[in-house]
Amino acid sequence: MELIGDAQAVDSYSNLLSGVVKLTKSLSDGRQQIVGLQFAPHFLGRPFKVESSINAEAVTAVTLCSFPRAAVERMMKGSPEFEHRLLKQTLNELDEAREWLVTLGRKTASEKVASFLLMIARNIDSSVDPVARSASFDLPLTRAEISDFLGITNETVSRQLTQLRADGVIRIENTRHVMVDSMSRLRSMAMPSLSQKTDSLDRL
Amino acid sequence: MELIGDAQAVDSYSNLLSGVVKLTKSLSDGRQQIVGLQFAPHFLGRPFKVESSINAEAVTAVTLCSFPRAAVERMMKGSPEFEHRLLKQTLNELDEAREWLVTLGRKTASEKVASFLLMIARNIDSSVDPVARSASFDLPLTRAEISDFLGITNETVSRQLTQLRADGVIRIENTRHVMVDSMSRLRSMAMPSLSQKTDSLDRL
DNA sequence: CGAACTGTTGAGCACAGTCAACGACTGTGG
DNA sequence: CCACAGTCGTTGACTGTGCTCAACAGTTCG
Repeated sequence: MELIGDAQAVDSYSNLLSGVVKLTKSLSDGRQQIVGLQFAPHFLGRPFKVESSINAEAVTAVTLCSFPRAAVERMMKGSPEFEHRLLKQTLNELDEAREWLVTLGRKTASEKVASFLLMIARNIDSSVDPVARSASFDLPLTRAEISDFLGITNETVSRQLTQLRADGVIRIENTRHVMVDSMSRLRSMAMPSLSQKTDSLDRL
Repeated sequence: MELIGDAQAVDSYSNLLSGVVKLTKSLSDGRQQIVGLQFAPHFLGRPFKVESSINAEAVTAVTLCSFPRAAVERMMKGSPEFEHRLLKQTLNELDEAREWLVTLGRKTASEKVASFLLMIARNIDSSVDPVARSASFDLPLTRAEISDFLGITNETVSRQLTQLRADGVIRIENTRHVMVDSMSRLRSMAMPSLSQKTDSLDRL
């Protein structure tokens, strides 16, 4: 929650060394949507564009390593290797964004919350990446932030978490620490198993 | 609607020379979400990844210029210029995806439909890019596809279009051709004016 | 202590989903 | 040629998920 770095962070570029940053967009009437969550280590900044209309905000304690905009853009011109890595990261972010488009557009509230917990577990507790049976982690976001991430209200988030607790899928301590007792159940709740059609591209 | 190219289009890379392609993701129970619409000219293909779990499908007549995967990846290694342009395109796609995250997560059905019409007008009728008073174009998508794009049902899409017609904002001919009589009204319906907070990054 | 913030829970309602019927059009085969 | 099935779009009636409004408990901080 504490602030590190300064406001020039937008105009410059930074490496996120530790902590979690949220990217948000807002409508004028106050409705807000989190459009990206970045976990360390991650590169922050949007090359080739002045006006992004995206707000970046730290959600946990954060350490940054910032560079002036000009320096980074010079570096990008000189080093194809740097641009290559930036491209890879951007492609990954695009994949993640598209995954969330499915979640926001087509999943129910309980599926959204389950998907969110899985995503957090994957990124925070990096040890249990594979097909673990259980997991344990601290939520980096408040209920209100989770609701802005999932496109629902904080009341609905709270109710769905209560439901997961009642079903014995998770336990919660201090409203922030989550213990997943049954990852498999959580997974089956999150995704009615994403599938790709086999007959894709018939028309291409 | 007709099919051009073939199934190897996924494994290879292509330039989309004309027409419109949709990128979709599906859940196993049939729910589907369009995660991207690409208008010509556009580069198709996902470098550095085997498994994308995204389906690409033509929604109009399409002409492609395809290259074998290996050739393009060799080219990318050799030419920083090529990779540079690919990075720019990817960043733009990421911006669009994030814009749609707000639409899917936080807008009402009527706002979604209005936003969709504006987006199509911007991409199809490329002449009236700026602040035009009216516009006219053919929808590249069916009602069902629009609903998969907006994360709502086709019935709701149909009702919202009827409503826009009743309000005198648009006229429709043959279910496909849309004439926007009042772009300003359409704009005000689409976005309770996107705004960025001024105090962003206080915590960064 | 009171104020502010976060999280939980309840009661009622509304927006969008579901289910169903129908018209217009298209292509198919008897 | 026409009957038929299939797709697409529209509209109506009803329902349910998730939103709104509200009260309340637990913490933190001045």
